[in-house]
Amino acid sequence: MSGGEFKSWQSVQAEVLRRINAREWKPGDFIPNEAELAVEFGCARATVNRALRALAESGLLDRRRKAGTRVALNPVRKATLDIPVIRYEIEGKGQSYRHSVLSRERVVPPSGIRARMQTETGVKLLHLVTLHLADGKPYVFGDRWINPDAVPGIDKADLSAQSANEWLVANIPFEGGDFSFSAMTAGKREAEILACKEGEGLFVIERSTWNKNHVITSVRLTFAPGYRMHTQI
Amino acid sequence: MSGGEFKSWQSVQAEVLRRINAREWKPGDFIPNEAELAVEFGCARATVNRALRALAESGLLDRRRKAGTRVALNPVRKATLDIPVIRYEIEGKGQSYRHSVLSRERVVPPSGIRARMQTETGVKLLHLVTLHLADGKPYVFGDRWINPDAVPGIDKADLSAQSANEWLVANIPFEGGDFSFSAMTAGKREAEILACKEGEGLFVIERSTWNKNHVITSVRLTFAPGYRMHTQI
DNA sequence: TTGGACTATAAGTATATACATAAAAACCTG
DNA sequence: CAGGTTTTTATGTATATACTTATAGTCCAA
Repeated sequence: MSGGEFKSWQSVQAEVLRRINAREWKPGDFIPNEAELAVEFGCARATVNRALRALAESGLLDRRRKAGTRVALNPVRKATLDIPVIRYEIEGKGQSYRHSVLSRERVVPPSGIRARMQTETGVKLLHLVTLHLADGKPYVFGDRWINPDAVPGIDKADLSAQSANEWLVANIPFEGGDFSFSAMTAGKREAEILACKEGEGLFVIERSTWNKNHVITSVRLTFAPGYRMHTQI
Repeated sequence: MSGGEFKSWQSVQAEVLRRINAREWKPGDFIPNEAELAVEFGCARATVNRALRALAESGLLDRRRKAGTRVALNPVRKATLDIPVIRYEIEGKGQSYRHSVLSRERVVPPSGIRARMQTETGVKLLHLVTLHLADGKPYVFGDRWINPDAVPGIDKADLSAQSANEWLVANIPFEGGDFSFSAMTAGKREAEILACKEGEGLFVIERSTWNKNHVITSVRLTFAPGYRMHTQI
């Protein structure tokens, strides 16, 4: 079999992919171990490891110590999608960006938000409603809650020059976040703010970010009709 | 500065993360090069490389040859999300899965589909409409086009036992795909099929997969109200 | 002043070697 | 034969070393 010279991990990866696609290695099959492949490909085991590790990360292989490496049965493909800063997204399309703060107040949040922000009953949070415009037209509006305890300096921040998201990203480190994507039906409020018809389907992103101690912020972004998010694998 | 012993790439990564979060290295800053960090951390350059490469992949660092490594100016733009096989998604929630084929026919596609499938005018494609049910309730319906030239054996495939997606994943290798996520407003047809009200906002995933030669299939999944996709970073 | 050639540099990669670790498989023992 | 212990094995990782490649920066000439 050998003969083929595979001197880079990319070429090893390509060859492995070829064999998977050609069904030489079928879903569920164990493939030869790293040492054997290294001999066959005429390269070091580390090189094979690099190639297989990358394929495992993308979900195409399952690897377990001692057990070995097998072609994934259900290639749960992992798509990586970019979470854009809205300004860059709009400017990237060659449109002009503007945003405005519709309201900003410190209030005790409703219980749903309180649960999500993991704060005590009665604690006031900063509630911020903003609208982002592309070429002057409503693009997305954000309903955001910020935990002031986790965000020193937020009270003095000028959030009309820089959006809350940009300010937070630039000033507050965070360790993790979660995102959810869904759809909603435009009610009266959404229709007014986004200048669309009541009853239209709207794309919604909700996201929370936290650091070790606190939930920092939780935001719900409701996009004007027609928005779509895109990615490749 | 040294003293600290960082003997695994994970610990190096953690320390780098700490410095970024502590603003010792600020967004936009160049950080020391691999060789210097290796000396400081008391480990091999390869170990530092592994740690920094992982951080770069997750979007937290920008790296360029010769120029060096800098802390990303606008971090966190990449979330990886799993594209599940619908059956596993439903069964994973402990619900029962069923699906049915609403229609299956070979027809000349409308021009929008023809463009997306990159086929010639007049070529017939397989058009498949299916409904997936969770615990007997409509969960998502799929409007799928398949290029029979790219999918040998599709005509003989029994797509009532195994869904088209599962059959394709198991039988037809593919090289790439693209996805888009959006929202739509339920019309009469969607309301009927998904047993929801006309005018509700519905979550939509569109995806095409291709291999070297052909677009294999293109599908539009319209989810029942309430669906949400979730991920973490 | 521009634009092409050169050079120095930092990341990127390959390799041999060694040891660590998880877990399947084989081996006990009561 | 159940249940625990040991062995074996494939992946996972660390390291020193050496070479490759992209490219920012410099230099020089038309």
